[in-house]
Amino acid sequence: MLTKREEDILKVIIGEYIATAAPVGSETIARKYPLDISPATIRNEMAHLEGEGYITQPHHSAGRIPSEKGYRHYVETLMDNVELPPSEQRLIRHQFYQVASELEQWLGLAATILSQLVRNIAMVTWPRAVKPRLKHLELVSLREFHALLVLILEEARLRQQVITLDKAMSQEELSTMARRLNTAFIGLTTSQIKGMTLALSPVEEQVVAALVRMMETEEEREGKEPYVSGLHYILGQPEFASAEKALPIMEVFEQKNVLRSILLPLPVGEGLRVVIGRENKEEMMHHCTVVLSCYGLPGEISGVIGVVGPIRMHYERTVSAVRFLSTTMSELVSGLYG
Amino acid sequence: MLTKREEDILKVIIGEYIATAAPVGSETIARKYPLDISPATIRNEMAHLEGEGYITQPHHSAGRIPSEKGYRHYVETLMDNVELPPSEQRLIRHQFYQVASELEQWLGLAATILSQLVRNIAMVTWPRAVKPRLKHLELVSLREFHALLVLILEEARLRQQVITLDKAMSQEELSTMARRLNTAFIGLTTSQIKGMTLALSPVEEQVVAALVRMMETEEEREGKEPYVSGLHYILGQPEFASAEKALPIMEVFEQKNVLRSILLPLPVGEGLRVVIGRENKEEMMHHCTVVLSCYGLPGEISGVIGVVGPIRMHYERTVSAVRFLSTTMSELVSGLYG
DNA sequence: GATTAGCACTCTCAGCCTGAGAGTGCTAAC
DNA sequence: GTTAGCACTCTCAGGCTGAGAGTGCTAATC
Repeated sequence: MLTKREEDILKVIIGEYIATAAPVGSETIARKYPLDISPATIRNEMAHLEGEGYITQPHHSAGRIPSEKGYRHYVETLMDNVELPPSEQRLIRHQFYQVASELEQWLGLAATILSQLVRNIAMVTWPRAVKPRLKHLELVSLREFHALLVLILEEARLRQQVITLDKAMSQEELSTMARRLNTAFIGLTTSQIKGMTLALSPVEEQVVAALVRMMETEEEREGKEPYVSGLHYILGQPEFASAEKALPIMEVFEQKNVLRSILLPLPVGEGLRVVIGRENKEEMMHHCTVVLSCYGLPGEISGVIGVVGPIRMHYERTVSAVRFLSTTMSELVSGLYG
Repeated sequence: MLTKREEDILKVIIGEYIATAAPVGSETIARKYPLDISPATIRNEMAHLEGEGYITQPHHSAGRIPSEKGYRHYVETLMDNVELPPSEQRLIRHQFYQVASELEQWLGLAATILSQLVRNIAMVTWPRAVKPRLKHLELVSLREFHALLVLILEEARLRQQVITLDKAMSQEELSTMARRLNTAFIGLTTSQIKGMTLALSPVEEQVVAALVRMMETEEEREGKEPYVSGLHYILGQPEFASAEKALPIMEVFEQKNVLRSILLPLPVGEGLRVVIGRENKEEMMHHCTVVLSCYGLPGEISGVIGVVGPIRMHYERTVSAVRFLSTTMSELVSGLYG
């Protein structure tokens, strides 16, 4: 258990270290912050904080830096949960209203804005319905035996695939077939479509098979690749100044499956989660902190928005930025599908 | 004008420097390569090569490194224009046949394969028709006053947008409208659609306005963002080992408009172009070489595929890899739209 | 006249040393 | 419980040094 004064000192150490990236000494604390105690007393307190594991020394007789336990305590109890300044909020909202009302645009914009706000890597996944449902299908003739099968799923997701048919079909015939299938399948999930018994011609069988396959891969894969922005910020951080330190992070963001494993563990609907250093499952992220939040309509459609940065990141700002953009995205999404 | 022997020496210097990233001395050349001349003679020749500007010394009494002029001469006349080994060619073709016949998949795959082949950044743009032509449009009812307008353009490009209507429309009414507009507009370019005089209801006017706007932005912007792969390779190169050197490159690849200005200058249909160091218009790319090639169907649909790496890159391999993937992509694209 | 051995000279780089600076822990006094 | 004083520790930048690599010049050789 920490005393009030120890918590004050811990908070100062973390704030100072986040700002300067240099170990913090007792003298600095006494000089810069009005705690009205001498450096010697601070040293005694720091010795205790170190004993409890909240701070460490990079080497003997250097200043102190926060440990992961220290950051965790900071995030959970010490940190002020401020909101983004109203002026910034207005500016951001304005930017969203300036682009076309398209989910795609919003996602890209959200990633860009967030990364600029926190000067770290930002990522935004596509929002997904719990199960894809067919809203509409379309068949377009490409040439004799080839057609383009276009699926429109709930939440305005589009999928297309070129399919080869056993029989030559005119656009007229394809349109008729599409109408028939639309009537039968509209609003259904994959399993419901598979469960239906319908009298189908051989060509129709082919189309339905392709349709089911597309919807199944849609269920499997976690939608399209997430939007990532601000990769270069990682190179500006002193802890990743040498390329070999930054390389693993870059690799994570190029291997989309690894990226997914970072984003996935967040339970749908959970508000906001901060994963610090070695709390990350992915080993390559052990030198990073990830701040994640769900957005969307709970229970219906939801995606994840988040930030990746060094463990020494500006937590207050990052948390407030992620929180604000997550609620903004929720509003936008519910405006589209609510 | 260079003598045969000087060209031999230049070629050796470039080959050695590409392999080791260290200045090349006369002793090394004499020892490693069977030119049957003594280090002293090589020194004399090198003095001449330096006088002509093909090589330089990083500092007095160090070995020589190629200048940009040296690389240019190498690329144009000295380099062996080998093909990718047949075994690799087969392997690559195989990978393309394993994924779904979708342009989107191919582009991503091409970028990934190319970056792995050359261990540098690879990029692939979407292939574009000279002018977008409407192939099919579809209207899907979302709720009372909102509909999803889906455009299918030539080369199977899909565009969608949510539009707000002045009048409530059922799916039935929307489908009728879509059929009418399809008959009128099929196969037309934006300007042709705008030029048509058709008796339209106010709601139809609205839809056509949205349609024209979407097709115009399609003309303006250079399609979707290019696929980029292998960003992390830049961090592995000794010339970009410190983060500050790598940072500008990363920024280029995050500012899509800058990226476009790198890809744009390639005239449609031009085979292959190598842009070395300061030959790049973009100042941030002055420490890089860019290898670009067009792919697609000349005059109809074409995109750009290319590689970005340090000036000291393996030119033979890069050129052959870009060339091979460019022809492979051309084959795939012509299979889809030929 | 082209080529080469010999040699003095130049420059970098890793390793070592050193003193300044920052910070600590301990002790004793307040 | 708090604090001044002090000896001690560790890092870091800067300077020095010797080894190593490579050059250009000169004079001898083919």
